[in-house]
Amino acid sequence: MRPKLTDVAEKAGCSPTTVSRVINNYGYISQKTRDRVYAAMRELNYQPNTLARSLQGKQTKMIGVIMPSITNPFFAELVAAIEDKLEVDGYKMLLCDAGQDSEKERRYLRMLEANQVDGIIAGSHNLGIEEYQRYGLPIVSFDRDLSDQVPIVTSDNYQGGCLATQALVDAGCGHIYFVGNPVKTGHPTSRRFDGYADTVAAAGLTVHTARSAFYELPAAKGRELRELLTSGRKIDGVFCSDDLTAILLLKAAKKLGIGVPEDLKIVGFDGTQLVQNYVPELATIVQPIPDLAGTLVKLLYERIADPEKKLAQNSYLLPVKLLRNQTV
Amino acid sequence: MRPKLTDVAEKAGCSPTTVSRVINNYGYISQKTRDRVYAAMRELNYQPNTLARSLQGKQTKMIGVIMPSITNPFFAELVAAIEDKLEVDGYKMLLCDAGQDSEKERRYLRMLEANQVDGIIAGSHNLGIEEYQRYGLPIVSFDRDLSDQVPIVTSDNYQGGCLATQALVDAGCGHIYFVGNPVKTGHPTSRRFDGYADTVAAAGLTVHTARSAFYELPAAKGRELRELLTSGRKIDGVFCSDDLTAILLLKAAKKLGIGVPEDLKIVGFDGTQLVQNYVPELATIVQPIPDLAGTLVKLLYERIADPEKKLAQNSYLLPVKLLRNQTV
DNA sequence: ACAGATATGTCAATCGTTTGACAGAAAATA
DNA sequence: TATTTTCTGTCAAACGATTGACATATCTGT
Repeated sequence: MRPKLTDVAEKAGCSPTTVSRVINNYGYISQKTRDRVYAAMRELNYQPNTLARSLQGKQTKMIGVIMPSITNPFFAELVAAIEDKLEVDGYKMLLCDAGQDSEKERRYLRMLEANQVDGIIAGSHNLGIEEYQRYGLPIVSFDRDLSDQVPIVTSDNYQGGCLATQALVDAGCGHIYFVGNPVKTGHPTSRRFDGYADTVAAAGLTVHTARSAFYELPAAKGRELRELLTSGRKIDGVFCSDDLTAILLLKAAKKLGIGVPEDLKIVGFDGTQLVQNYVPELATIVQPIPDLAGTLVKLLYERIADPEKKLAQNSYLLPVKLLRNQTV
Repeated sequence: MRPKLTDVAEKAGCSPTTVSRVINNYGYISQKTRDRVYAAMRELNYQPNTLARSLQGKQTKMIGVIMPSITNPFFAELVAAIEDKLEVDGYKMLLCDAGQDSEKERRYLRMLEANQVDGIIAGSHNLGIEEYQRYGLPIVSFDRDLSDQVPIVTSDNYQGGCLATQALVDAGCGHIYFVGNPVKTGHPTSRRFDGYADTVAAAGLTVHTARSAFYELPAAKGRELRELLTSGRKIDGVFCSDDLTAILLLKAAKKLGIGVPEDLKIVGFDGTQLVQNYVPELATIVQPIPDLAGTLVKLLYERIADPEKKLAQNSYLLPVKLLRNQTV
């Protein structure tokens, strides 16, 4: 049997109330009693039952983190960074991989509510705004506008699009393509395209896009990219909306004997440690993953501390960096 | 205010007991009442408070998953697979990234106990066996012997080592190196080396190793590998104990103008989807991630259902597959 | 010696649910 | 009609903690 508070009290020779007071630092407690109680706790290897504490009104110290697929290195690193911050503050992470499945996301949302989590970090977006508003929980969102009441944290995708494209322009490209996810307008990541489009226009060049589905199989995507390169169109620069696509493009070019960067320059987006370490030649836009995680967590804490408090800002745009490498 | 059981009772015009009976399918309930209760629940958007239920004696339906760094694609895919299985059965996953930090792992272990998780899947191993035994929780282990009482699930690392090395031998290599983690004997992954060593010996060749730390920085590791290749030693085949190392080696060889597979053949280990998709030329040993996850989860369920039951097997060794590609 | 601060204890309510004991009513069966 | 079986309700105790009210005892310092 797991020891309980009364067992500790008995062992320490005091009342349950006193033990609770020690644990919660409440009321007057002499150092001597405090020591005796701690000794008893250690001896019995006592852990307060968090269920009981939370039921009584305390926080659960649990945060629900809803993300699409952590098998994507970017989300894996983001989740790892979030976990790291939360753990330091004694929070636990219920990880919810919602994938592309809105039913699953809905189930998870209900589940998180039933489990009385203190807050939610939402990075997966298969559901409408209303669904998120229904639950009166502190929420912060990554990469998506949910509502005025929900702060949103994103990288400065527009800036990233500009930086990437400008790098291609500066490198002398005259036929710059945008290759990436077919994003709905309004979605923050579509700002990458906007940055691209504006920069291309400012340079007096034309917009060319070859959009491919984010969740498409990589093999099919690779084939598509090879077709693009062999289509006879003039292409000397490509801004890919994510690094994984950029890697596929790089491979396609190599296979076709197209020199990178001589004949074709490439810039990706995301800049995970994984890609930086294992595809170090790829020029890319680096999202500030630790800062993103830090901001998400910090804002969530604020919401938890005071859910009613009006937000100073609704939107937090974090600067990105161009990592100039051999592919540009 | 969140609705509670009594609110549902009131709305449905029946007693709390009846509502509870409906929820728990307990005792006699007419279909009519059942329908009325469900209607009331839906109308109020009622979710039973899992804290209260669990406190009362029900399971928490929470599983602690302790892993080292999910930024490693292998663990990311393993965790994703585990999460997927658990969610189907209504379990939630508390993800604990213990990294290389034994203090953190200890904190997590205590925390999981305090949170009354139903069981633990342990894949991170910074702590001694005793620490795991102290907590009377159902545990299954990935890739490590904890004790007779804890079932262990692993890929057949020995078989993998053999397959990989044999592939190199068959391809005509005469100077085959083992490059990888400096693993302590006894650890399941050291069986990869054993398989390598036995196969090399059987072919009448000599064992050569160049071990490098798993958690070493990739840049340093890459440098080491380049040194290895330029050291003047005769090397025509390398079995890397993980794919990431294999990728670094591949890059080192390319940079040095060493032809792969003409001059140097390489086989890796892990075979994640990510690597298969984005480094498709790499020959590797594929760990059966979905099966590993399935087995871990299934065994954990059995332990939860009956913690006392003697284990049919203590160790589950899952077969691996050689993925023959251009690097061999 | 006495006020006030400090320390500890007892008791009971509370959090939201489950579940057993028991009673009584309605419905089904004999 | 009598007897089961089925349905629903009331009541209360539990789960393991927190916390407020209140009483009492032991220290301070003056």
